[in-house]
Amino acid sequence: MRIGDLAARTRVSVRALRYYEEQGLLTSTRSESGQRHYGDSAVDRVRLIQQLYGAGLSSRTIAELLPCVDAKVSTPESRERLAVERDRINTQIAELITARDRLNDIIDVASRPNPHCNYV
Amino acid sequence: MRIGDLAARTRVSVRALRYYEEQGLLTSTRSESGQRHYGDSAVDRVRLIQQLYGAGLSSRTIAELLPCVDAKVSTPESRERLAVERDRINTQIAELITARDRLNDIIDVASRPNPHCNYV
DNA sequence: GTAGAACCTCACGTTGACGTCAGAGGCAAG
DNA sequence: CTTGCCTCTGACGTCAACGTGAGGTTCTAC
Repeated sequence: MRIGDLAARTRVSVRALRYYEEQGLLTSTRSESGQRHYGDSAVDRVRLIQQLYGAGLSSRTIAELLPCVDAKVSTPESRERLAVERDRINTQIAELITARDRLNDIIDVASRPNPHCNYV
Repeated sequence: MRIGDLAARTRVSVRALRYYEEQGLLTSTRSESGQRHYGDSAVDRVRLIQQLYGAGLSSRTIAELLPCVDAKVSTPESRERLAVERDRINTQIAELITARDRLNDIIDVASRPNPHCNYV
């Protein structure tokens, strides 16, 4: 498939897909005229990239870790790196939960009729 | 206390504190000579700001919601806004969890001795 | 064979939350 | 009263993940 099709299937912009390739996250074969072509597996690859971006990984980090996914092997350094990122995500999840609870408290307090207004 | 003390107590840079004030998130009294002074409550205020930033809220959004915290009241719009942000955080937590699980899968696969290498 | 959509490569623009530097004034200690 | 650290206000720099043309080629449908 061509880049527009991949963009449509993944709901990722054409520009972003070219950017991923530029960053070494996504590869494509080129036609005689230079147009990019992708296999079906590219859809999953893009989804994975999106997930990792969503988890706060930078393209540089993703680029370093994708070989582990592709080759299904890892060096001690990359394992360390993966674990570090996982821990960072866990920390971030915990922070988000406290932030959400904090926000809920705010909602509760702000929604409750103000006690100062009672019996006035 | 002065801005340097607040920065030290909150581990937030002086520049960031001035930025928060510029964005209307943090207030200070000024000395005769123009230097900022803060009460002890500023420490908690900064922590709250940091939490909300950490949860992905923009300074504009935080600026709109802080009055609810201060006045402990809310308009229907601000309640709606708070709920929207909370839901966004919940979504983000869910995404992070799937991303973390995905990362764990990658770690598992990459850490397991490669089957292709068995008996070779 | 031609219109129009899709594609290509530069290359500059955008946004948010600060970092950083310049130049000038303020404050406590000795 | 001076030394040295703290603070002030601009104002430009940064960084990542793209957005957005410009200007030109290629593919597809009729």
